[in-house]
Amino acid sequence: MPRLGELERSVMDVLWDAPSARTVREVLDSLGERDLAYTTIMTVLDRLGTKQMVLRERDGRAFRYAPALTRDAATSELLHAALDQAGTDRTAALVHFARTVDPDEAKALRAALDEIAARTSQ
Amino acid sequence: MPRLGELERSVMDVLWDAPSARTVREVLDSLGERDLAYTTIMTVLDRLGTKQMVLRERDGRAFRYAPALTRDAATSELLHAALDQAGTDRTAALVHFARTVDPDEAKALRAALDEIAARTSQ
DNA sequence: TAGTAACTACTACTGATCGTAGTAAACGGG
DNA sequence: CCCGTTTACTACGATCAGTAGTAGTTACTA
Repeated sequence: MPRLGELERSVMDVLWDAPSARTVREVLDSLGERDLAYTTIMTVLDRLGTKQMVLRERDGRAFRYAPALTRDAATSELLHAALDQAGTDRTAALVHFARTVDPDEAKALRAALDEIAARTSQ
Repeated sequence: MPRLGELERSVMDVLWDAPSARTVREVLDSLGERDLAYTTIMTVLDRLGTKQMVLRERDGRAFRYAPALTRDAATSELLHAALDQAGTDRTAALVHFARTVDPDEAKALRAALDEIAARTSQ
């Protein structure tokens, strides 16, 4: 929901790709190419916490950080937010979107919608 | 596709709701509740021009501003941008989205996808 | 024809956000 | 008891968006 910066996004990607909660140091190591300071990652994780994008749990003397929602859920929320800017004509925007998605993705989307329709009608 | 601020969005809404290109003054008048300075709207329209969100054409001594794309197209671009942040699993994000859209919108979306499918297969 | 009103171009200030990091304090192992 | 690791707090520069002022140009009007 809140807008993420570039580094914030990279950090979220690390967390999403990790099998379990990560420490600051682990995130830092995962971003090895970008030679950043330890405290930079701390700050970013702290801000992500403020934005409710990550959860923090104590592990010994350190903290471990985990995504507050899955990547799919986060993307889905972004999609909803995008749709909310459509104003009145949400369906028109969706139709436009449907016309412009990748065919494979359109297929997946249709399958998902079919499944939902089946579930709710039954 | 660049991020718009609140006032920028309001101005785009005015342009989208207008039947034809508007002048600064007309936009200003449409935002009557917010008692803004004429030059504020000028600045905003100028920035929207830089962001390629509006086009500008001369009309006498003034300029007229028009949206560079329709509202539906803009929303659709936003949706695509949201989807691009999904990383690898775009379809998973779409599935999540499908599960969480409003039923009516899901129906509209499905209809649009059906139409596309029919068109491309034929 | 000279003043006034409208319009544009340019500049500016402020607050928020983000990238980036330093410093200080706490804590735990040798 | 000291050192390294970690956290808490603070900070600074850049960019962006909201907001607007000033100066200059142009055109109509009295």
